[in-house]
Amino acid sequence: MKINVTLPDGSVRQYEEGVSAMDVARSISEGLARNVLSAKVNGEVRDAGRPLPGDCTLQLLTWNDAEGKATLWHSSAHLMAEALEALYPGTKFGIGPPIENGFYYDVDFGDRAVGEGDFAAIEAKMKELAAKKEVFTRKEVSKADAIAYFTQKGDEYKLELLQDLPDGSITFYTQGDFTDLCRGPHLPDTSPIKAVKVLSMAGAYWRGDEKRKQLTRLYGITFPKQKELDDHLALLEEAKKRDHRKLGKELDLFTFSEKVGAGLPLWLPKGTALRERLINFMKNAQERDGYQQVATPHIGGKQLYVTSGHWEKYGKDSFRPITTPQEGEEFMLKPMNCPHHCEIFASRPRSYKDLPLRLAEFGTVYRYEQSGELHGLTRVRGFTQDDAHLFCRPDQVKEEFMKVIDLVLLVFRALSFEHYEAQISLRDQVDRSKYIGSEDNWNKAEQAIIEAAAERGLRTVVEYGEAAFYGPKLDFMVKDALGRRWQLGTIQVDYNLPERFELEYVGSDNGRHRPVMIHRAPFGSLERFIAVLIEHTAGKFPLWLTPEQAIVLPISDKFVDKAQAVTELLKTHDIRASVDERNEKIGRKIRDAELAKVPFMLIIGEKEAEAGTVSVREQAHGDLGAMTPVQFKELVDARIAQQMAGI
RNA sequence: GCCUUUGUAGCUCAGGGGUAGAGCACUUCCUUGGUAAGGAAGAGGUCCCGGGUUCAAUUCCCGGCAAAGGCUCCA
Repeated sequence: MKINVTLPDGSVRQYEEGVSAMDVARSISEGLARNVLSAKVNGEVRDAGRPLPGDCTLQLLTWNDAEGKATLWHSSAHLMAEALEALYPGTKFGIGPPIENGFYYDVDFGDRAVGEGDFAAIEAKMKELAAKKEVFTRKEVSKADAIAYFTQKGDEYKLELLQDLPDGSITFYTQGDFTDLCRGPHLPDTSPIKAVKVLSMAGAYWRGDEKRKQLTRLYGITFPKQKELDDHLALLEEAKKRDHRKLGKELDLFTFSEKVGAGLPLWLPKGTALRERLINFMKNAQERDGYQQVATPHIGGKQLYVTSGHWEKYGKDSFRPITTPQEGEEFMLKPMNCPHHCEIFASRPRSYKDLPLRLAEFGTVYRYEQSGELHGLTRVRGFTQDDAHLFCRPDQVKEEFMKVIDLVLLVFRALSFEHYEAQISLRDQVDRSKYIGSEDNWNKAEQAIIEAAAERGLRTVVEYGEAAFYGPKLDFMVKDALGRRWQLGTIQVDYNLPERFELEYVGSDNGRHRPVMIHRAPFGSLERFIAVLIEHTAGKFPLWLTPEQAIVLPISDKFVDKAQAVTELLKTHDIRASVDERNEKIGRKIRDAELAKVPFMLIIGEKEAEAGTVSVREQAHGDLGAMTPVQFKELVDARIAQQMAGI
């Protein structure tokens, strides 16, 4: 019997029945065979060594495929487990999956203390075992046999996992002396695992349940080549250098105070200047798009949130209400701006001619976050959203969406986030019971989002069941300079709040209609956005945004007056500049300005004082030569225009 | 919130049962130097906070608080 195997390029090859993906690879080339880690057969990832099931489509997976990497890392998790069992007999094993960058294994060392000091030994053992070219053997076992095996081994975690598995679908994988309950797939053998690093360890609850025992989670990563491991470690090192918490301190952007409280950032003058510039940028863009700024207080009556439904849903996990001393009235710190904005909408009768009504506010909101979850500026308890609510007719949703998409893309371009994608979150395809709003409106809105995204040429993924109960949404993800993904802006349709606040407008038919509300925040929150921006740019902000564009460096005390005069001149030309008046040598001043990432250094000595020029040095680039302050201003303008080209 | 680790000068960190150190930053003086660290002197600490053990605690123990890495959660 022959079988037909269809390869990704569409070609069909014939093989004897029982042929494996690896055999197919070898028939194409030995080099390819050496690189095959696993195979996708009819869309399912399987061991490369397993016989093909018959006529099928086949994609050979290598290190260049995400699934190939996952296979290598999954097998590496088993390899680490084998090493741990060899080094620490009696260790019990939870689960050990591959993850985005590497893998982990949750283990129970019992009373044994294993720490970071033991990583080197674990790595050495893993390399030793990998070099033995141990073969991964797949075996189907009955549930009874599987239970017997782990009972004898005394591994209660695996026994618990087995309970949930139906008989007949259970497979074991064995390499060397280690056998694990596993669905697979795995590498043919351990030899592709060449470079090994155990990265970190942390506690993790068994099955993510905080009431259950905490296991030790060991994170690791492996590569087929040492060079790739070195590169990866260098990337981690670079990420550490760019950590916004570290750079925020070094660049004097923000700080935290124990007295003020955890998760409550204090913005320093330079950081505030940065914020203000982002805010103005957004305000200008929004003004062009017909938004109107509003301002609302930081607190709101508890009843407001009872009406909005947030009290019921989040009240108990939120900051407690504050009360007035005499009357005992309850107020909440506002966790969002929308209820306030709904009341502005409701403050007077609205006509369909008024719509869309776009109310924008840089509103600072307060949300209780668990103490363990706070993290720099990316997870805080008080933050400012570039919030706006668009009240519109159902037929306006699509157009409004497109305009908001344009606004988000404008932000990405202005801040050179070149890689981004969007996620469209729609209703669960089957269960529609949990959603509020009419079937008709949902269909319209979902369709509107899909079409708007398509018309703007967005790269999107559609996720069913990810919509909020009150409406579908579109979230933007950017990739930063190190390839890390961050979720930033969001656009959400909301049928719930107009309903709860009984918002209405009078239509052309003179009847009352319910508006649709769109929440949107292109930055998301300023705090989070700035954190991402810091890490993306390594603290070297675009010229239009940076707090200090130029620093004037007098060669000696004699030229301080001249330097100050130049600085004043630059300031009148809207260039943000200051003077380094310290009694230091020029080399020192340059070094400090370089480290502070000030884009331009203007050096003034005898030559320049006489010629009425400044010598311009660009950060990280070097000397640009002498020019007049006005010429420098033109240079800055040209650079900004260049950065903002096409915006 | 839970687990592990950490908390010493503005910053980065060393030290250790007898109330403390380095480098950088800061102040003053010398130096007036041309594209990535000039020299000297000085000032600066409730050793996170509160209890306990001890003749004596910054050090050991307990409890808080904060930070880091995870887990769980996120309008």
